[in-house]
Amino acid sequence: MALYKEQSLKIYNSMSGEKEIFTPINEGNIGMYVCGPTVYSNVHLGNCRTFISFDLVFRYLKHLGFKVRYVRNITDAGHLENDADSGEDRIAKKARLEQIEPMEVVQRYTVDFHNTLQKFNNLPPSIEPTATGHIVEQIETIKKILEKGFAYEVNGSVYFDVLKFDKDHNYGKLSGRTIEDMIANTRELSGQSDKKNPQDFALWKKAEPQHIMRWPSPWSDGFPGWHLECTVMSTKYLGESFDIHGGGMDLKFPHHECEIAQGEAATGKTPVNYWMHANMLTLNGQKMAKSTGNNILPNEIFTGNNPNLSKAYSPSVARFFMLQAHYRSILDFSNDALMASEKGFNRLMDTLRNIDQLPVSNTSSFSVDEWQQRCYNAMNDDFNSPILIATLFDAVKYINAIKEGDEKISQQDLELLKNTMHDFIFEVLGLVDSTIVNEDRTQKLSGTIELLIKLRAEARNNKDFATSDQIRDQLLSLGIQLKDGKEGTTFSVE
RNA sequence: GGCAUCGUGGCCGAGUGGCUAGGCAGAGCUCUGCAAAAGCUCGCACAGCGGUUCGAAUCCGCUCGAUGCCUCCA
Repeated sequence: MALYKEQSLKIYNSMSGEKEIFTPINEGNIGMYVCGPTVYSNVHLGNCRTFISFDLVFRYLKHLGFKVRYVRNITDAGHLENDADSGEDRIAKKARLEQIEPMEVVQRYTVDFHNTLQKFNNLPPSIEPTATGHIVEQIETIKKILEKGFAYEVNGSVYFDVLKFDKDHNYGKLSGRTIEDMIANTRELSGQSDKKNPQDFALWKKAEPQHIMRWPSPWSDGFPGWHLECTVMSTKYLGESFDIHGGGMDLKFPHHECEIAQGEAATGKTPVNYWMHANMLTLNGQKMAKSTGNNILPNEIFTGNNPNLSKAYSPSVARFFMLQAHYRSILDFSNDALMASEKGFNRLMDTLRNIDQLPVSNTSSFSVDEWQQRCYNAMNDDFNSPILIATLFDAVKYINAIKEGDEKISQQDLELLKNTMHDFIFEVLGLVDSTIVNEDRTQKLSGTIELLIKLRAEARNNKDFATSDQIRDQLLSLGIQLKDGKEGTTFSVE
């Protein structure tokens, strides 16, 4: 029997503002769409947090036995830097600055994006469609929206008629805004716009002569509006109504609001059942953003080459740090916090490595079943990874107590404990034990250190503490720590 | 200015109307040749002011503060 039949998953739906029991449209199958990056520069860490959050969701849904189709787009069509009718698109601008083709920009940063997410051990999505690969579909959707009367053409551009849509569809329901508020708060853009109302947004833009990324359409040579690709590609691969749509908080308005409008206008159906929004990662208390320069590149964490960091941290430590906060909370990035996470992470991994050496008893002195269910309860409660991690640390306590002889565990429960730990740490949280990444070298290293441990033990037996301490201290300065326990000495590599 | 979220012990971060979050750091103890590691014990936190309640850090109101969105951004 599939796990999802035994576990009741709740998801916080941004649309209702409440945790709701999750029920997919088709039992056992889930369609999930997440807004991907615009590939005009290196992904920064804030981007990564969002994708790690949804990787956690993807992994847990799969763990529960659902068949998940996870679609995440690549925005590679040039969109304007601002919403006025003039301005350069960001990909073209980068291309001009670096003197390369726009598609070279796209390729370069798509590769960077994939490499980086792979280091964080994110699973690739099931489908990763590009905006430029779906120009035809986007044009077809614009036609549909025009036919339904929710869009109008002006000077070769097509705009979505927000006021008309709002009359019986309630534009703003996701972000809690009303048209009246928006009108009252509109900043006049000196009136050179073709739009009927400032709230309207572009479905198709006529390209200026110097605009490089352009495609023919019934209205003009131009390019699609930014919000359109997500509507079109989610519909194409997941259907007119699908289960989960995710993205960063900053996309809630206007991007997701526009997606809802486009979808409802084109099909008359509600496109998404559960909206999920991942919160921001801040640095020095401010949002990380490419545009303000307040950001850290993932690679700078791995190398330690950033003024905010005192040392390098592995991708798994950074991932663990992020998973120690709930995805809907703002998380502030700092060197101190990362350092604390690293120590906790190492302790967790050390314990996991000791699990095979535990003494087995006839009975268990605590309930492994109950503990396992607490792990599921944490994740069932809107993917609460911090609670899950706290529960895993409870297991660390159990394991150490068993080692000390203060608790007992049966063979059967030990298997359960071990498997559950492995499932949650590696499969669900997606963490990687860095010391077992390169098995061959690790084995050679282990053999070498075991030899030194043996020599040190002999020296200690002979009361030759000068030699034994030299071995211990010099290994430590190399980042290898010896740990004397009741059943001999073990070691850990920094 | 409008909309929204948040304000928890030294730091990071969960959470529930009354019952222990967890991690890191710190103190003491056990273990150790000395350490480290590991284990055990400890700090009674919840922005401020009112209100609801038998009882609120958890619900409501106000004040202060922070952040996000309102223009491209995960």
